[in-house]
Amino acid sequence: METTHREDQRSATERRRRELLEAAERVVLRDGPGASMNAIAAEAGITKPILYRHFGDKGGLYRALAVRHTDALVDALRAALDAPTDRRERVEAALDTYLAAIETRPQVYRFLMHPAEESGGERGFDVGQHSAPLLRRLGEELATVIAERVDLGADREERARVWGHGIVGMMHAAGDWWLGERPCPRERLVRHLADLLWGGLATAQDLAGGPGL
Amino acid sequence: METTHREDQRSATERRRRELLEAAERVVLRDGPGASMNAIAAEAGITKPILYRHFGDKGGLYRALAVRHTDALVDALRAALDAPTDRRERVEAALDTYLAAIETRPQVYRFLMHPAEESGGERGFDVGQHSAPLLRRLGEELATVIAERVDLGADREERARVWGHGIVGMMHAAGDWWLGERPCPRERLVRHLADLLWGGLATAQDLAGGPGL
DNA sequence: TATTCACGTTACCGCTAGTAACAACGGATG
DNA sequence: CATCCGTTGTTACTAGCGGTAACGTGAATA
Repeated sequence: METTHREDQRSATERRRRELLEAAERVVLRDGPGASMNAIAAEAGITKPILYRHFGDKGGLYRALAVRHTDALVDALRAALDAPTDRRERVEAALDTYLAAIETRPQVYRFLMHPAEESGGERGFDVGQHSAPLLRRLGEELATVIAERVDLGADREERARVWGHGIVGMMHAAGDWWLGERPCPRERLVRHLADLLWGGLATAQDLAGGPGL
Repeated sequence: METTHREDQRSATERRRRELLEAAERVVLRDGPGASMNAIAAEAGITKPILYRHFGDKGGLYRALAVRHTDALVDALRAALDAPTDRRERVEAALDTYLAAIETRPQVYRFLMHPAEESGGERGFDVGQHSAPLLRRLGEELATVIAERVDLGADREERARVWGHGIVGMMHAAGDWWLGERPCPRERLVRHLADLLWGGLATAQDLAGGPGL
C-alpha cells in the first residue's frame, strides 16, 4: 500500500529526528553551546551531511533543540501563574519556577540563553534579533498575561509589553548572576526580587549622610 | 639615554595600540560583532600576527575595545545618579541615559552585549561567565550605589546586589526589545519602567472577569 | 525489472583563529 | 665600525569550523 509506506516513512523520519536531537542534546550538555556539528554527528553514530539534511542548518538544529525546553519552561510558568492564590504568591511561584529550572539544569539554561551566533554564513538572519529567543518569548508571554489580567489604564498594551520584557529581564539577569555566585538560597532571591517588584525601591528610606538615591 | 628610549618605545607602542583599536572599532561598527581578525588587520593596514602580538587573543582585543565604551557608559550613569534631584527623577535619568546610549549607537551596543563566544580554543575561560561582562559590571555598580545610599535593613548588601542586577537586567531586556521593535518613544519607555520599579505591578487592580494576576 | 527515495558515505570548499619562521630597521653598547 | 636587542612587519602554515557536491546502498513501489 502506498499511504502506509509513506506514513511509515514519515514516522520513521520523525523518530530518527528525535534520536538525532537526543544525541545533540547529550553533546550540548557535555560540551556546552559551542558543540560542533562533527561532534554531534559522531555522538549519533553518523556523519555531518545527515544532520544537515534533517535540520538544514546549525541554527535549525539548535532551534529544534531549543523549542522543546522552551515549551516545557513556558508551560511550567503558565501553571505557576494560574495557581488560585493572590498575586504576590503567584509571582513568587513563577520566579521560583524559573530559578529552579535554571538551577537544576544549568547546562540546558546556558544553551538556551547563549546560543552561538551565526559565523561565516551570509545568511540574512534578522540582524539585531540574535539575542536569546527564549527571553523574547518569555517576555511576550508574560506581556499577554499581564494585559489580559491587570488593569493598566489607557495604554494598557504598551505598558504590559514593557513590563513583561522588563520583568523577564530582571528575572533573567538576577538569575544569571545568582547562578554564577550563589550568594544566597533560592527562596531569598525570590523574596528579594518580589520585594523589588512590589515597590521596594520606591518606599525604602535614604541612608543618612549620603546624597540619597 | 636608556630610560628615555624605553619610554619613547612604550608611548609609541601605546599609541600604536590605540590606532589598532580605532581600526578595530571601525570594522566592528561596519561588520558587526562577528568581524574577523583578518578584516581588522586589513583595515589597520597590517596583517594578523601584529594584532595577536598586541592583544594576544581575539578576546583580548574585544575586551580592550569593550572597556572604553563600558567606562564611558558607567561614567554617564554615575553622573545621572548623582544629580541633585529626587530619587524618581534620578532613576528616570539613569534609565534614559542608558537607553539614549543604545539608541544612538546600536552597533556599539550590540558589540558590547553580544560578543562572540570563544570558538575552538581550549582556553579555560570562566565557564558560565561568558555572559556579557558589561551587564555584570553595571549590576555591581548599581548594587554598590544602592547599598551606599538606600536603607534596606538587615541583609542590606544581599538585597542591594539582587536589586542591582535585577534592575540592570530589566533595563537591558526592555531596551533590547524596544530597540528592535521601537513600539514607543524613549520617554514613554522610561516612564513605564520607572512605574514598574515604583510598584506598579503591586498596586494595579485585577481586571474584572479573569483569574487575576 | 526499473524507478524512487531516504540513509549514508567520502572528499572537498572557503572560512576562521592562531602560530612559526624569517626579514628589516633603529638605537644602545662593545 | 660591528654587534646585539627589541620592535614592526611579512609569508606561509596548521587545525578546525560550517556547509556542500557527488557518489553508493537497500528497500518498497509501479
